[in-house]
Amino acid sequence: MTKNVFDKPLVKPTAPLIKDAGKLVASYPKVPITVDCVIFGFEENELKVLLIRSDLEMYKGLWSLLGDNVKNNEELDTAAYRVLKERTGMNDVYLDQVRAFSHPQRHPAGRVITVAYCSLLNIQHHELKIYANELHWHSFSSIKSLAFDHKAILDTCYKWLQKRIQEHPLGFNLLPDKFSLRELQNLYEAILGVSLDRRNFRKKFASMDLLIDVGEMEENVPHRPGKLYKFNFEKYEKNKRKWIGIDF
Amino acid sequence: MTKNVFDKPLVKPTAPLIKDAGKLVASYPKVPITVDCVIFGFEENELKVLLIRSDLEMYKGLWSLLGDNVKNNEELDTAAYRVLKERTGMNDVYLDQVRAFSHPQRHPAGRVITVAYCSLLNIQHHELKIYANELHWHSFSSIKSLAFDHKAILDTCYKWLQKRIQEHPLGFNLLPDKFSLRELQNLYEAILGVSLDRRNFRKKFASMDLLIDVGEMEENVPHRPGKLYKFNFEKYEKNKRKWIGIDF
DNA sequence: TTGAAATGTGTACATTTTACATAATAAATT
DNA sequence: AATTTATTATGTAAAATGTACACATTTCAA
Repeated sequence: MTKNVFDKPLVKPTAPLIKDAGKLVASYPKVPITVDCVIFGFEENELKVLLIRSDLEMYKGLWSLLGDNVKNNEELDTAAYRVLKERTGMNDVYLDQVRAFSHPQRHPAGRVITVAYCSLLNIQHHELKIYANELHWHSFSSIKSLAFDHKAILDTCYKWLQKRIQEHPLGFNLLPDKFSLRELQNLYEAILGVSLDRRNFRKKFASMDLLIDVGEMEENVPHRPGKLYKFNFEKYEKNKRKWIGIDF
Repeated sequence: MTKNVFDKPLVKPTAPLIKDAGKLVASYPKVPITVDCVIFGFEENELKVLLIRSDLEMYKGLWSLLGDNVKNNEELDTAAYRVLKERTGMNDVYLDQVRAFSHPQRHPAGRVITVAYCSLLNIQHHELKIYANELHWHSFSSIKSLAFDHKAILDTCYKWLQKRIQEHPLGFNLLPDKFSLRELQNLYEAILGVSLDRRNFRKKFASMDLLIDVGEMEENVPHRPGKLYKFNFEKYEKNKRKWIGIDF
């Protein structure tokens, strides 16, 4: 048996119950919390990320993710949503928590813990408003460095998206309401970084039976227009099946 | 076009750069942060969870997850690992961050944000030490309520585990170093809540070619003993392939 | 010695994935 | 008006994978 360094329990079995939880919590170190949103878009067959010029002197010239501190009694989700609304003007945007980043030196001003969110939206959506000229859509692949640890956060969210898009129907949030199968395939190819067989891709989605033919065609394409589809979220939600399949 | 409530950018395009980031961060609300570990074990063909009796008067009689506040300049991962070591005496335990929970009323003493971790360990491991009699392994399915929002955290981690175990080789952390195929199958059946075909299950793992026959047999089983295997983590890490497969 | 309980293995069938080619359509060009 | 270009739309055969299912073997316990 290996020698064990913890020879005593740290919590005494008979410790008295704590009556004043407030006092206990007051003794905890307190940390400024932020949320950072990785806002993805899709345009010209490229995955894009919405970035803002850093407003910190020391990061002059660098871009950073859109974030803000979390207010008193504000949920993390709410904070992330608030950032999104403030920056894009959009409601009903896809948003999901990815993970917390806590390296003690991740913020130059001292300890700040941030929770990363991934957001997907349609760049062409008519409600999208990028007011400030400090905001800009960058092609994901061109982003080499960012302020703070935002490059690491971005990469984590990208991998998260790559995985997630294969198992959940969130890619549609990057497309217009009505889209062609080619647009959908371009999206998957761009995010996964592979090229897919067109016929098999179509067959796959046809077999899922989750696309609604809206009876319209593409317009203003310099070739034969394709049919337009909507994703049937309702049907998807109703039939969501639990996957069993061991594979690694 | 819908009327938009945000008529002005919140960041002025020409806002001067911030020189004193420290001052800025000092203005952020600060929040006590904790980590909570969902520590899973597997015994008698049941998924177990290590819980501690709540030390809060108001939660008297209720159990809670193992957690602690995050120290100054301590990484979240480090804090979670510290909790694990303190409670179990074990090193090299599987641990992964799941997500942050931030409901303003989740802690009775006021706002505390917690980051949930999922940990998997072998209950029979000889270094495992459950000293305090306030600590106890509970069968997952018997847990109906917990202190704080820990039931919700537990359920989130359970779903996370169900999904994760199908795509990554982490289940082995719940078993002894050497295990039989039956033990492995029991583990999957217990966690996924399904029953699997024994022959197909074996064939599946045989085709992965990631189990090493250690040339030993089970002992002290009241029937024909099965072969013992180890998981070939090395080979797995080397051959980790990127999965492409759209399915939802 | 026998019975109980579980191990270990193989095959046929169904389903899914993959690779691949041709005809039709619309727009742009001549 | 005819031709070229780009892309849509579709089907089939082969391979791989998943599923359902049965029997002989081994060890322990009685």
